[in-house]
This record gives sequence, structure tokens and C-alpha cells, in this order.
Amino acid sequence: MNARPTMQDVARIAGVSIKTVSRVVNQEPRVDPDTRARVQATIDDLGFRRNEQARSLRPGQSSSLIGLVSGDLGNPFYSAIARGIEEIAYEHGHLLLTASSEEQPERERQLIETYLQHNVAGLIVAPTLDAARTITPELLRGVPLVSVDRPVRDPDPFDTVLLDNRAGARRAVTQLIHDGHTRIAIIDGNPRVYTGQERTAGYLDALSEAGIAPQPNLMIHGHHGARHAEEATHALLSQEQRPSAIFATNNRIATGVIRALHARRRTLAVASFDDFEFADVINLPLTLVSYDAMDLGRAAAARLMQRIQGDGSPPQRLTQPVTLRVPGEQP
Amino acid sequence: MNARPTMQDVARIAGVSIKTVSRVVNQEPRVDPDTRARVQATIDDLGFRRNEQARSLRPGQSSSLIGLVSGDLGNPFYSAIARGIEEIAYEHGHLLLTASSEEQPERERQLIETYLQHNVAGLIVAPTLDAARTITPELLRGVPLVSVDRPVRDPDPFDTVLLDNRAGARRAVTQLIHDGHTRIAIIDGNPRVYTGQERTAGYLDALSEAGIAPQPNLMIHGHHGARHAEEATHALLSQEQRPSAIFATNNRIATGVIRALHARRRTLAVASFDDFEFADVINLPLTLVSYDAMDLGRAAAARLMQRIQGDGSPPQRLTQPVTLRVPGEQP
DNA sequence: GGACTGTGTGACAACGTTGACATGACAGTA
DNA sequence: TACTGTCATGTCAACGTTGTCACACAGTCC
Repeated sequence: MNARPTMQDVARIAGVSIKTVSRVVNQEPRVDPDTRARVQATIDDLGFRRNEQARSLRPGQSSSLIGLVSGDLGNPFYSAIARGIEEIAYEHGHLLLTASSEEQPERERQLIETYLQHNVAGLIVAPTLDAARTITPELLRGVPLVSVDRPVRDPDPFDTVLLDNRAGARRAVTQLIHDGHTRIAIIDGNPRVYTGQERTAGYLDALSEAGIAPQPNLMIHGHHGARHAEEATHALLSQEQRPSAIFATNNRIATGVIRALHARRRTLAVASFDDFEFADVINLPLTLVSYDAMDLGRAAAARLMQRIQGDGSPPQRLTQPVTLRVPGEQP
Repeated sequence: MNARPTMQDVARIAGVSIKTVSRVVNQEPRVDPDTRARVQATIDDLGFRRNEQARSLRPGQSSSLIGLVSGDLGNPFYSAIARGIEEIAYEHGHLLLTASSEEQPERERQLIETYLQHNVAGLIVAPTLDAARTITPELLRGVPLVSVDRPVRDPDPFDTVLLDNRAGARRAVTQLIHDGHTRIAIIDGNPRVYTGQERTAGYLDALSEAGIAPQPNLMIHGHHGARHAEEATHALLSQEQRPSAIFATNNRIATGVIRALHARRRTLAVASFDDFEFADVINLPLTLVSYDAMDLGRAAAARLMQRIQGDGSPPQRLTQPVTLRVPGEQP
């Protein structure tokens, strides 16, 4: 069948050496214009394309692949990050490999190893909870890694790009306080997750600034996903001292809160980290901390590109800004 | 710094030839158990990993990369497909490259070429509108391609995995008719898009089956995105002969419809292709055609794996089932 | 004792490319 | 004329791996 042509084929047909073909392909100077034209014509004729795999095998030539490991590419948050990375990678002539760790550290480590076997020029990882144990400089052997959304560990051994979790949460809760609420509940997920910890800290910052003492029975932790948040909301509303507002630390939790309020036909002020498509259609006063997840990916990729180009400065921690959307405001 | 060890390094340290190391790495027989153990120990010690790039350079050895080109990886529909592909690819020891064509045929063609330069074993493409012009067997040179969500052209020159668009739309509209509606509007996007064409055909099937004559002033086409669908809905509701139900051919259009109804405080029956997270929280009778986009990816990847393994049968068209969710039903 | 068989191992070439170096033609200069 | 420099082009080795073939040695058979 129509096998892929090589420089050898082009050279034979154009009547030059393979090195001359290489020079034409790489647009090197020192090639006679006539020869160049003849070789180029043969290249176009055969549809020759340089074999990148062979090229990056040569010493010194790094590959143009970069690898992303996220928890779950099906999650729109991660896929927006992937899209941002892709954009920057494309501009630099790099291709993006994607895979999901399913939040399993062992799988994450294995994916990184597989990427390294494929000679990736760099890695971007949204690390699992136990990445600190598995992702080490020895594993990477000098290949640059940028972590995104969560740090691998503290202090950062790698470049890290994070959202401004704490300030965003503080601003959202401050807004609730400004709207007159004093009994503000918080529902968070797994307390080991970095983003939740930061957002909880921001919640406490806001209360403390306003001189409101935190109430343990209004602080719910350890619930995963929408279903549990729904139950937690029912529990909060059934207790003696009910909250007048709820802060959900992420949008899955907010989904559960909204479902529970809808079921009870209750209107409560709700604040949430992460934006919603239908925020304006849901009949609730929603205060939202929103941000551009693609920008998170862009920033991580831009940092990685610098590392690939040889930047050897100490690891950086970059914080991406978030914006507050108050009830009734259009997206 | 800690450079990546090669078989050469392992061979030197273990005191064997590099061929013996290769045999151990590839678990070939005909190696003395003692030698094997010694080599394996050295491999573990150095943390040696075979260089996949060098391996797949050898003749006959195909690479373990596959490439995906979708319109926009940030779109949850495409990222769910990507996730499904990734799952099957992982099971077969393949890695997934992802990139977005941004619905531009030229960019799509260029991405495919770049993938081919990187020696991918196969491709999965959600083709742009003009892919028929750019994606040709000559471009691919024998590398298998599976198209997903839309065909490249008709008849299919490649394997194709599609949703059951027509039957799904027919069932949704039949449900509206069953609920007593006779004036059912349809809002579709760009009429050149395959899925919209099929869904419109399904809409007409349902009307025809029920003996309802289609009304041109209830059929809106050519609107892109939520904003236009919102305007189209306002226009529909302002006209003389108002519809009592609206069928939206995809979820971006449905979003616009819902926004418009919310703004007018009107309750109308709405049917939509594609599911919604908040369907149960929106106070509207929603009939939804839902499906598992990950399954679409899984099916495409499974087909591609068969092709990579040498299946040379004629191109297949596979249709994935959809399910109907009637108002009030839990997801 | 010679021929055969099986086993463990290694030498070598090749995959497609490019960097280092070589070569030959020719022009310019002393 | 002899030297030097520039230019266009070519030869060769190497990147890390594996398929092919070869070889040394031991055991078995007639």
C-alpha cells in the first residue's frame, strides 16, 4: 500500500543526498536555489513529512510531546485546563498527551512513567492527594513538571499554578455578611483536599474579619459529591439553629445544596466556589466565585514552556485571580 | 544531572550484551534464570525504562500513540468522548494525543498531519463540516481513522460511530405529541451540521406519524448558540400562532430556550437532545434525549483498536443508542 | 567419534534523522 | 602560481532499540 516516504526516497528521486533533503526540510541556508526547488517539488510530490520520532531520537533533540495527568478528563474543570494547555502547546509546536489518574496515586505514577518512556519534554499534573509520596525528582530524572490546581507538596518542589482559593472564598463569604447574614454554614468535601482547606480558611478569614465566631454545627466536612451535600443541607435545615446562608466549597456540593433547597421549596442565600451555566435560571440568590479554568491551563503550559526552554530558576508558585459574581448579575 | 539510563548502561553494569538486556525487558525465553535475575536487578536499580520512541522506530513496530481531533476539548461532550477513548486506549497500552480543530477544516487537516508525523497508530476525529474535502485516504497513507459523532462524508470511507440522532428526536417529539401537544416548534443550529439534520428528520418523522402537518413558521434554523436560541424563542412566543412545546436540537439551544422562558415567566413543554445536570431543578416540564458520550468514545476506540490489530473489513457505521427521560424522572 | 540438536549469548545491521566533518569547485588575493 | 576562503554538497556515525544470524558449548544418538 502507500507506505510513508522517507528522506531516502526524496533523495533518490531528486538525485541528491539525503543530507541535502534534510537541509531543505529544515530550511537551512547553503543550498542552491535550483536544488532547493527541485527537492521541495519532490517533497510536495511524494507528500513527504519528516518522521518526528526519528528526529527526536537524535541526541540533544527533545521531543515535542508534553503530557497531562488530571483526575478525570471528563470533568469540565479539567478539560478546560487541558484546552488551555493545548492552546499554548500548539503555539509552541508541541502536542499534548492526556490521561486520567482517577485520583489514584499509583495510577498517576504509572502514567507519568509511561509518559517518560515516550520521551515527553515536560509534564503537567493535577496531583492526587498522595502525590507527595509518588511524584519525586528521582522519578522525573530532570524532565520538568508543573502542578496545577493543587500543589504536589509544601514547600513546592515543582512549579505550581493555583487559583486564589482563600481570597475567593473570603470575598464570597464577606459578600454574604454584607448582605446581612451572620449564620453562614459551610459545606466542604474531603478535608484532605488542598482547595477545600484553602476555601475553608477563606471562610474563617471572612467570619473573623466581621467578628463572627465560627459555629462548629454550621461547618460540615468530609462529604463527597452532590448526594452527600444534599443530605448535609437537609440536616442543616432540620437542626435547631438554622443557617440563613450556605457556602459550598465547590460546584458539586453546590449542586446538592440547590437540589435540597429545591426539594424543600426553601429560599436561602447560597454562595459557591465555581461557576454554573444555569446560575441565572435557578430561583435562588447565588453568589459565585468564578474563574477561567482555561487560564489555569494556559499559565501552567506557559511556565512549562519556559522550563523546556531551559529556565532553571527556583520553583515558582503562581496564583490565578478569581472574580465574584453577586446575585442577579449576568455571566 | 541524572540522565536517563539506556540498555547500554544496564548491559555494561550487569556484564552482558545489550541484546540480553533486550531479551529480559521483553520477557523473551532463552535466558538463563541467573542472568535474567542479575539483569532485572540492574534494571530495577537504575530505574531503566525502555525508550518507546526508539522502539517504535524499528520496522514493523507500530507506535502506541493514538490521536484525537475534536472541535473543542473544552466542550463537555467532546471531553467525555475523549475520556471514553482514553479508557479503552489505556487498556490496550496506548496513549492518547488530544487537540481541538476549532471547527476549522484547515486546522483539522494540519493536526492530522502533525499526528502522522509523530507516527500515530490510529486517529479518531470528530470531523468539521468541510472534512470531506480535507480528510482523504491519500492524507492518511494507510493509518486507520474512525470518525465520531459525525461522518466524514456519505458513503463512509472510514469507520464511523454515531448517536441514534433521528430515532432519539422522533421519540422525544412523539412523547410531546403523546402529552397532547400539536403545535411543536423546533429550534436547530447550523443546517449544514449532520446531527441537526438527523434530529430535524426525526422531528418530521414524529409529526408525520401523528398526521400533523409541519408548520414552516414553527421551524427555526440557522441559529448558533444559546444567545440566538434565546432570541428565536422570544420571536416564537411573540408570533400569532404560538407553539405549546419547543424541541431544541441540542443543549446549547435548550439553554437559550430555558433562559427566554425564564425571562418571560412562561411555562412551556421543552424537549431537548442532550442531558442537563440541573434538569430536575428547572421548573419546566423537560423531556430529554440522553446518552452516554463516554460510550461513544469507547465504541470509537474499540473499533480503532481492531483496525490497528489489522482488521481490514469494509468501513462500518455503528449507531449508539439513546434513552428518553420524561418530565419529573430522576437522572 | 562424528553428526546432530538444543540452549544461552552476542555481533551486527537497520529503523529515519541530523551533527560533525570532509570534499571538490571556484573565486579572490598575494 | 599558490594560498585562502566560501559555497554546495556529500559521507559517516550516532541516537536506543530489536530482528536476524552466528557461535560456543553441552548433551544425545547412531
